[in-house]
Amino acid sequence: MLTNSRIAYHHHDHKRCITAALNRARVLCDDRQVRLTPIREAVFKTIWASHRPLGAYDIVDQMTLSTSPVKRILPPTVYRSIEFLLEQGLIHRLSSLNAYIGCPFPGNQHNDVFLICRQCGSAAECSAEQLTAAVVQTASRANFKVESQVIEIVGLCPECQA
Amino acid sequence: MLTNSRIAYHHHDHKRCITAALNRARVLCDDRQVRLTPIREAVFKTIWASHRPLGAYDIVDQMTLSTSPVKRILPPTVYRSIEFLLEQGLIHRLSSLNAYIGCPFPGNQHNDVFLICRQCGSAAECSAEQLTAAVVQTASRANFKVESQVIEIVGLCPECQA
DNA sequence: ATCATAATGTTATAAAATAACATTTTATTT
DNA sequence: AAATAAAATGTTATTTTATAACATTATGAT
Repeated sequence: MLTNSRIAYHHHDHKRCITAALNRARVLCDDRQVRLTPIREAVFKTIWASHRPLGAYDIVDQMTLSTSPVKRILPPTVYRSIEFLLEQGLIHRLSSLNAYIGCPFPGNQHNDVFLICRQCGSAAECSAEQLTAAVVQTASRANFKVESQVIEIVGLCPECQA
Repeated sequence: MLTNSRIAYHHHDHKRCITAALNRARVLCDDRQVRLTPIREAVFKTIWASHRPLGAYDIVDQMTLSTSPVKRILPPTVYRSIEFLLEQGLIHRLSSLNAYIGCPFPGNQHNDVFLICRQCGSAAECSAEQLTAAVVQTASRANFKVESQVIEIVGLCPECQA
């Protein structure tokens, strides 16, 4: 089971998460001959600022703040970058939150399950074949052919249980 | 496994679904001493008009059309009924679609999984303990304590595969 | 250098959801 | 039954989320 849950909820050097994510993104875009432009990269870094999913307008606000002196980044710009990053599988959308989060292992097979802590707001991603198998099996009993899945679990992360 | 998938995707006498749902709702509200007012009932019936999830503004439009002669039902009214019906477990929200669907077995234990057909738009609900067990197990490997789950599967229903 | 394509800037608007307060309806108390 | 409290609905305005449409700029290919 591929997961970043050992990191996401716990104290860690988050700068390393960011640089690692950025490196993966650059390599992946290079391979695919698509352009990780400065704006797209800035949106990506903003989303990766933490392990908490961020709404589109949170991204707009953050980017406007972090841009000197005051260059307003407008919603269409952010949405376009989001669209690109989603297409490339570099980020995910959590539909139960209308929010976006960086993918810790882009390019891999994805059987996405998100574990969202209602206390601290952090979300970890798991790629659990076992769970996907259960989904497919459940669906097959209804003769339903699975194409994609949205699995978002809300509860308490290990830190917030203590 | 409790499911309405044998009905939802297939040709059937949908009037019976509606009256059955309405009867269950009345009994349930009576038991709980909460009021299924005319407006709430109208919203409920509008949602139950088919097995396709309906957006809040679709409900507004439908109700405005079906009200004679032209009595505009406004969004807050609809949202308040939706809130009530959600609280009572009479409908569910599909967050991947921003839409609402009637619950075929309210009052029961709910381990909700929705199977949404991308072709015909119909959605069936399954209450699959097996799948919930897999969710809990996956989460437990991350020491995550599950409180609620959103599982929405998109694919092709049996009818639309043919 | 020229052209086509892609990306971004900009303005406006659509779509989804809720806040705030007025009014009406229903239930409760006297 | 009248008075009161509580719940539900009506109404206006606004917030939040997302996209359409078109202008401009940057990038890559010929």
